[in-house]
Amino acid sequence: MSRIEDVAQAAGVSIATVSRALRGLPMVSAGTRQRVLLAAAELQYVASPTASSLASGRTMVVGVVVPYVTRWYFAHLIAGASEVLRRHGYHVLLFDVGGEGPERPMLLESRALFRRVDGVLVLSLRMQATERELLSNLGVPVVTVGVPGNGWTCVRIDDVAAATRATEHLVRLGHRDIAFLGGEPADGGDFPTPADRERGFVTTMRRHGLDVDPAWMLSTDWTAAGGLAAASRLLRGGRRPTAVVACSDELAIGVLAAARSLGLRVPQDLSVTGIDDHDMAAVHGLTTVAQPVNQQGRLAARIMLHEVAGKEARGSSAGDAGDAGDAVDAGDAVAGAAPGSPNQDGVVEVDSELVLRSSTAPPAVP
Amino acid sequence: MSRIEDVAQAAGVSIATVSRALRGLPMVSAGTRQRVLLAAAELQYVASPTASSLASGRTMVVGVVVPYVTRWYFAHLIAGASEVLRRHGYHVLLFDVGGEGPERPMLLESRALFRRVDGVLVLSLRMQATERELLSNLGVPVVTVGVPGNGWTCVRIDDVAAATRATEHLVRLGHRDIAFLGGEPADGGDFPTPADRERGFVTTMRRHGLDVDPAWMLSTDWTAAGGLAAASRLLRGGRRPTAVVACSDELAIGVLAAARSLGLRVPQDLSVTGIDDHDMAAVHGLTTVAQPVNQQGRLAARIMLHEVAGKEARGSSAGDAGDAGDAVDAGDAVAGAAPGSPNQDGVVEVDSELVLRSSTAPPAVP
DNA sequence: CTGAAAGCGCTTACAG
DNA sequence: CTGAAAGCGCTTACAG
Repeated sequence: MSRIEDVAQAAGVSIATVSRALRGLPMVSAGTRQRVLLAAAELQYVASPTASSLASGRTMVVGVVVPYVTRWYFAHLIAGASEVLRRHGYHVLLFDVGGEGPERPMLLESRALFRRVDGVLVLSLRMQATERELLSNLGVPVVTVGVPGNGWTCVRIDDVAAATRATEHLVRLGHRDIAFLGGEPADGGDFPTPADRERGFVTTMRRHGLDVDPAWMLSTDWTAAGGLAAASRLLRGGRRPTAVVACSDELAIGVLAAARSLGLRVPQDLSVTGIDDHDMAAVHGLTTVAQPVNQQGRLAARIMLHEVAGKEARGSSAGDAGDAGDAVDAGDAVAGAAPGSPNQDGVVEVDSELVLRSSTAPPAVP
Repeated sequence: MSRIEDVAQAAGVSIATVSRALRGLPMVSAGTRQRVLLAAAELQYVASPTASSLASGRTMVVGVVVPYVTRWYFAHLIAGASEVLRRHGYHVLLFDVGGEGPERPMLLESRALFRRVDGVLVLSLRMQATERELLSNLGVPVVTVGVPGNGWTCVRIDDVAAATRATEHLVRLGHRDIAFLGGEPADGGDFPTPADRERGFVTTMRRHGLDVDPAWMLSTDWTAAGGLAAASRLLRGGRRPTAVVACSDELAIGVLAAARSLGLRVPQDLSVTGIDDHDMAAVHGLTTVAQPVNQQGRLAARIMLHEVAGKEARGSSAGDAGDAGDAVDAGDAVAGAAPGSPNQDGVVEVDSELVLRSSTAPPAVP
């Protein structure tokens, strides 16, 4: 466990020079740098991150906050963000708050994040007002996936458009009796996805002059089991829809299972669409609206890196928390073009696209 | 962003006393503690983790290394470990190395982990010898799930027993023509799961005097898509097995899809078993050998905490890396009974159990 | 029970 | 281009 002083001694220079040489700063002669590098390698020296952080004020750590690690969507966001962050020398501090709603057991607290990270990535998490405030007061950039507002940059798909695509597809195939299976109570809070997808469905139906039967508007948790249960109820009813727009592939896979167990053939007796393009969607032949989840994670991470760099360049000295509020703009001005281009609300939208498989077909002629 | 000195001033005591009072150390009078707590609350003081770490030598961070975050098994391990760690005040530094094999792109390097964590959790990762050595030289406890050896404590199920359970079940139902779908080339390296499961299958078949047809021993990556592809080949063959033992539920779900697409009924024409009890297993009616994945993550984390505590109590002073080699034993001696009881190889085994659903039945009478 | 002081191992102006 | 020194914000013996 050699310290910087050991390296300095071995190389015959001061610790300041070692520090500069090892971090690749200019203002070090080639010869000196060479000697320092050699000495460091021989001593297997690695700078103490804790000491560097204390002295420099940056941690090289980004906090990643998620409601779940175990769900497909979140795992893929994490993977995407993590890869970009690691590639740029940043570490990932994972906060799994273990639940969706704002009244979940584990809340964000300042002792967890404060001075521990250079930035925070919030992934599709519905938060309490106090949590949002806490994040804003942290003094570091915050970037989200799926949570617009609060002055933070947000990466997301157009959820209205995604649901519209699925619905349009079914309508064009000739379906008129279409049910909707939503992901959860669309409470319209700071996480607009459920409400947006519902709106996309309803608006599209109305535009085509089709009825939206309240009894066919279902919602459940975002799981295949939930989809199975809800669809079983729906499909056992006397009058049956000929198609179901499910708000996620996991829900859709539940619908497929329900259909199978009731002896309904897909797509002959029932068409089903999902949203996501889950790993298992192809195996189930599921027609779905694919969204680039990994890419959204990567993009959010890149924007984060950009904002951190911008904040740094703006010249907060160590210990000065700076102001995260305008990190986006400042970042743009200081460190080149931002990746993706946020609109005036700070939202960067990525595209979703319909993927045709075997779970959809024209309705049977009655 | 108040510092400890602000609190000291406000409370009219020294910074040493603030430090003690806030951390709940004894040797602080009730009145003083009261005043300090009040002052700290008013100033919204939170100690700088970076400064604490530098001074104390502990980071309150545990590194969690995984080949993937996106797969069911790993996500659930992470979730379990993370919850225990967080509940005990530890943070989770996530290292997604992005691949299974020892020749994956992202290797563990000392600059990533060195002095950055108080311990490392390695989750079912096949490593290079240099990586294992690196971890051992880190000077902090290492606990694994699924990777025995190296002097580290390892949590796992008995994979031989798991595969045996599935095979026994099918044999008892009367199957004699059983195929095996393994997870990957069983290379017998430091990650014994694939080879163990294969052994459980083969041994059980032989014990019952049943043939193991090499053409029916398949393997692929651990995905449903891989299972679908492999099973499609298998089931199109002239002579068909009446049952398939798949090494994971995702593989098994792929087999189910293959059967469906070939018009084979499950379980009438083909019985299928998995291993895991994946979230989607129930929805697919899959008979499987359930393993408690979340619990393995939790257990590994608890053992880790225990070893960290033991190491601490053994009295390494700040900066002294201590010796992780005997952390297990020392932990036991110092900090009470260890959670779970490692055998002489340092392995803690948790139980798996057969879960009967609708994907298995006696073979059709020819 | 409390405080003064050393020290953790770096980075960063400031001089030169 | 290089070094001496201050400082980052805590914790921890050591005295008292």
